[in-house]
Amino acid sequence: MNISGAAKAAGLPVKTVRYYADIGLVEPAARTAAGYRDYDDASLRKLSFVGRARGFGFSIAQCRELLGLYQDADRSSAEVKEIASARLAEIRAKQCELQVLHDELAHLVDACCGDARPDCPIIDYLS
Amino acid sequence: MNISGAAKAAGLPVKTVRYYADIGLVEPAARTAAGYRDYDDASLRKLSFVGRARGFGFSIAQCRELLGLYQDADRSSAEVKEIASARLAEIRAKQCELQVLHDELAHLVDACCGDARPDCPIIDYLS
DNA sequence: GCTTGACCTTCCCGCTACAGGAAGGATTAC
DNA sequence: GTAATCCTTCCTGTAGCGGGAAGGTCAAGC
Repeated sequence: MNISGAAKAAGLPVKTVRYYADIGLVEPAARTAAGYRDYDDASLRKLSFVGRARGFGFSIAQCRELLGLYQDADRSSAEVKEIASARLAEIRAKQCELQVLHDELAHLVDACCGDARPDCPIIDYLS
Repeated sequence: MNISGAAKAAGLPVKTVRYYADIGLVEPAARTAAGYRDYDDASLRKLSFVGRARGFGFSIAQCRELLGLYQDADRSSAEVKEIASARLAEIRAKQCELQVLHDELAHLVDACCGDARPDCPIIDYLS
């Protein structure tokens, strides 16, 4: 299967699939005589796997580790759980950060009457 | 005041202050004979203003607009409120996105026993 | 007056995870 | 045969800086 077929099957842009091949994350099974990337079932599964992992916000480095574990029959679920927990911690940290920003900014926006006059608590707060 | 003094006063890294000058966001009031950037009270206030706005996650472009309004005595608070509301909407969208990711991933992590065996619902879900 | 160390300057590369596009070859449909 | 649609590599750009090199400047101490 050529790159556009693989991209479609994995639900990823062609550019992304090519990028993953370039950085050695998911390489095509082979190259055709003309130099076209050729994806087989295994590489397709890896592409989809990475696509879903990226959907969770795992970094490329984390995807690389997860992919390694995915292909390792001798893996321990503890290793997987550790990576996922790390990502979960990132998400929670970001959520806390956003919550603080949200509350402060919502308060300011609420206090701003938003009319034609220049007086503005948002500007005041930033000053 | 030279760049390191200005950076310290605004609570920003020197590199950041230089970057803001380069992109014309906050330019120094003058240059010394030796070519050193020279910051006065007004430029210092702008630096601090941008620093706080960046703290809210406003993009450089949004900071540029806010800074324009900050210096515009004829501004309407409605203009400020619109930019702030846009940022608030971005924050809320990100929060929703993270909430979904959090719930799904937390569920998976919770279901993974994290022992020495290879069986793992996280890997299963990504496959 | 000279040195030393801490500034400052510009310039260029690197980061993440790709997207856009150019130039040129391959394949496919008609 | 040709036109359209693929494919390839390579280069540039994104946001917001950080790191570091090469070289000029300034203040303090001897």
